[in-house]
Amino acid sequence: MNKKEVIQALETIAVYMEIKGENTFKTSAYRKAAQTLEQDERSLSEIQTPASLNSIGKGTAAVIEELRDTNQAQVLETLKSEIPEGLIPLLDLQGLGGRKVAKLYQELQITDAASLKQACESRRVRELSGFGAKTEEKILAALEDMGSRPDRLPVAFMLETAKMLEKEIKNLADVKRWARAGSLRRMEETIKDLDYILSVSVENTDPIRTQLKELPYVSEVIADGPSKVSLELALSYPVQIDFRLTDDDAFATTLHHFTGSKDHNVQIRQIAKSRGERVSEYGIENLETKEVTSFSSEEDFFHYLGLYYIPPEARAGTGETTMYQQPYETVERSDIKGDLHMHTTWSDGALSVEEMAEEVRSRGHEWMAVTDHSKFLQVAHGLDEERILRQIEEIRRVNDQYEDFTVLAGIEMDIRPDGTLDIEDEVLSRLDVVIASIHSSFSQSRTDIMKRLDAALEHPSVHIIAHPTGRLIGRREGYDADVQTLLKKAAKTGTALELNANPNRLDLSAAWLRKAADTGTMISINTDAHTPDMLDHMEIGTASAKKALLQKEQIVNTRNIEELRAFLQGKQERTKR
DNA sequence: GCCGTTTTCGGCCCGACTGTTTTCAGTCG
Repeated sequence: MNKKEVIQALETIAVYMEIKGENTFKTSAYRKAAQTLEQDERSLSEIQTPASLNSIGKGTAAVIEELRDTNQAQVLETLKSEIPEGLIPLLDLQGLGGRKVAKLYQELQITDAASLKQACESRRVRELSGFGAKTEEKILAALEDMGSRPDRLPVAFMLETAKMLEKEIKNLADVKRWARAGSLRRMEETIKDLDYILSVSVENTDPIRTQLKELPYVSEVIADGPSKVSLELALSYPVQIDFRLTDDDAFATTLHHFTGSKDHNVQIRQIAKSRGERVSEYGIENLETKEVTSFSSEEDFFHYLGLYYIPPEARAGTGETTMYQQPYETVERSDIKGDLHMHTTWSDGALSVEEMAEEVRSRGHEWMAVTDHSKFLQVAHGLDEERILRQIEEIRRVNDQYEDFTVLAGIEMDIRPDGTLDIEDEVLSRLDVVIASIHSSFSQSRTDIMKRLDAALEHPSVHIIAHPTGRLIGRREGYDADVQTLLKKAAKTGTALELNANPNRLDLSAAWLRKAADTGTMISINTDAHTPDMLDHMEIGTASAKKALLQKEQIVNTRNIEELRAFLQGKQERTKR
């Protein structure tokens, strides 16, 4: 078995054990082991002794080695023979966990979704102790939904939903301050539900809870208690929203708590515990004096624990609590000085060169590049050599209107399926910025794709490779690029790789960007805007770079115009040698 | 099952809400 399969098997063991009613610490030990393997960069053969890893002991190490060497593990085979496979998906049903599923199996011989449905319909489930009529109805409803609802939704969709919702939240009475929390605040690529923390200035939360339940599109109230309201919205997909109500003293710690991630919280609590303190959403309690300290901001909270402020995006539980014992500066939105990838009416954009320049400038940037599509992309009315030359003149004309702002002439040039570039060298050399992209023949072999990318990397005029994997989050995988090799070659040739800031893309992903720090590859955060509002995606791109813990120096956008020109010039000089 | 200059046994992050009970187990985040 390879590493992925071993990780999968360990997680399966944990799930089966859950139904078997094993000690929860035992099941979580298997989960932890799977996670440890996942977070280790090495392959299975490189990890010779799994037991040497943190939180993998003698027991799980033996299982891992058994899986690796024999493709199976006795403990898993035994579990499989004891527990029907059809029970596993039942754990995904809202309100059903290991214990309840076990009870259904043991007392009603339920083995899968079909037999569960039957048992509910014949009202046998409500007879079980710990179950009741309401539980039975909920199970039936959940069975109906099963399969029709994706587990997690792409961040782009959730950002839209969040924006819609926040217009309403702003108007709520008696809310002192509020914030996004959860995986959206951490800028995960896919999001399960939305979380908001509301600081309320009243004793009785009934009126505010009533307001929440009257929000648009609410189709169901999942939970409604003094400090928590959970709703389901009927949008194009059902979306769950959790509101936490808190007083202002606990706001910062509540926000931290519900921003997570879970693993991050566990690490924070362990730190506190080692100091004789306990962290909860209400503050930090001294276990001896029982005194609870509260904080006015997350910054203060982290400082109290001897840490520097960890940005939400970086709270993954993958070592940031160690890393931020020293100061560590990731890129911030305020470091970004410009945008190198956008479209105008010359190809498939919505605004003219001049209008786009005004939009970018109004966002406080110092420079930008116009990069329309090249002629291969006919559907986008891509530019041929003759139109490029005319557009350069237009761009120079607009640029001359500004003293404090620079508009560069660029192109987003296609790399054709045969590995040739779409625009003649002579014209390319007249442009300030050349971005190379793959928009066709996604199903080519890895060798062919890499040949195409190599052609761009090695060309003296190509500065950036756009959306390097071609993926669309939740919709398509992209083409088969060898990203590790791409990162190295880009670093070697002085070519930047794009972090496409469009939330549908986020390409390269934060996971790959994190590797870019090791290879020393330059990253350009580009909005690829086709409309003015898409220019605001820079915020999202920067958050993704932050998630990867990229630093200012590695990001093209943090340069002023002189430094930017030096970078662009550098590619030509380097490849000429 | 894992882990340990407070420990080789006895802990393991913490709390809200629901639905079932009649004080709490189970689920969830």
